Amino acid sequence: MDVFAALADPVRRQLLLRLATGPARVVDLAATHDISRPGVSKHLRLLGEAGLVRAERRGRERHYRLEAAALQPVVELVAALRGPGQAGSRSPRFTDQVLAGLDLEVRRTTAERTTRDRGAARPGRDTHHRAEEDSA
Amino acid sequence: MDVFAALADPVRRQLLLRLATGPARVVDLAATHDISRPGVSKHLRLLGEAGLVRAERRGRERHYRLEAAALQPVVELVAALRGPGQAGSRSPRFTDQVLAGLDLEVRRTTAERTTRDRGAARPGRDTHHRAEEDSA
DNA sequence: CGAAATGGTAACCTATTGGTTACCTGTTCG
DNA sequence: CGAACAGGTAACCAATAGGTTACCATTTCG
Repeated sequence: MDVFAALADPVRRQLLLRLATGPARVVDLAATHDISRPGVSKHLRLLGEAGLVRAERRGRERHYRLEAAALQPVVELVAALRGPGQAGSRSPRFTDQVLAGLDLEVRRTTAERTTRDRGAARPGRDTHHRAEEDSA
Repeated sequence: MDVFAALADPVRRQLLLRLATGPARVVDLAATHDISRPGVSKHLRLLGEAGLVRAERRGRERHYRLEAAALQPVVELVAALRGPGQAGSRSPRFTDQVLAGLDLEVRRTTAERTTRDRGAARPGRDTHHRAEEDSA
């Protein structure tokens, strides 16, 4: 099962969100998600096939943990659909950390230049993200 | 049908990628995607339910166009799973246009600062933005 | 007008999903 | 040891998805 199909089920999305807060066992997941234990087991198997989850054996228990790197195809698709004309749509894309870094960097440096140039450096339009109503 | 389920089908993803290059009619989509016309119609109806697509009547034709804004829940989920501790998952998110702008902006202004601080570095015309091989 | 083109819907069929219960294996520990 | 716990798998079942063909409505245009 590919990552898109894996994300299509609401129960699996809930499981992933739960795992985003830290590893968990099957019984824990079953207890908090109103589904039988074999049901959870099956979902975890599918998530494992999609690479979204990894199991770590510890004694008789099995600790499942999230593998966020497997979300890459989703990020790429979204990028391709959101910005068809310009930037990339191919290859890795930016992570949120990088985004935050860019944002900070731009705000700081544009502020510097604005102060230095006294208004000559196109002030306001910087990080105000919108662009959905593009070309038309 | 929610947006996640809508993206689960490979044919629908192909249709969306096609629509990302511009509006298209049902017959056009059917011609290039090895599926019957009613099949395309059904997929488009589901995509419409998910808000990912909008139809515009023009005579007896119907032009379907992509609605990228409907991808928001996907972006939010990915953000929540990727960076539970750090960045966002809140608010609109960045578009590729903005990303390209940020990239350019940072490179230019950091080059300026470097030039200003250290003396002789590369001149500011580095507009060759790339950022593909980072993050992992 | 009437034929052709666009495209939506209905009816139908098969494969897949998502859930269950029942059962089995392996591990811990009183 | 043996009971209890963790968890995977098999068998089964109802519902849904995705595809098709057939049919219908609307619009264009010779």
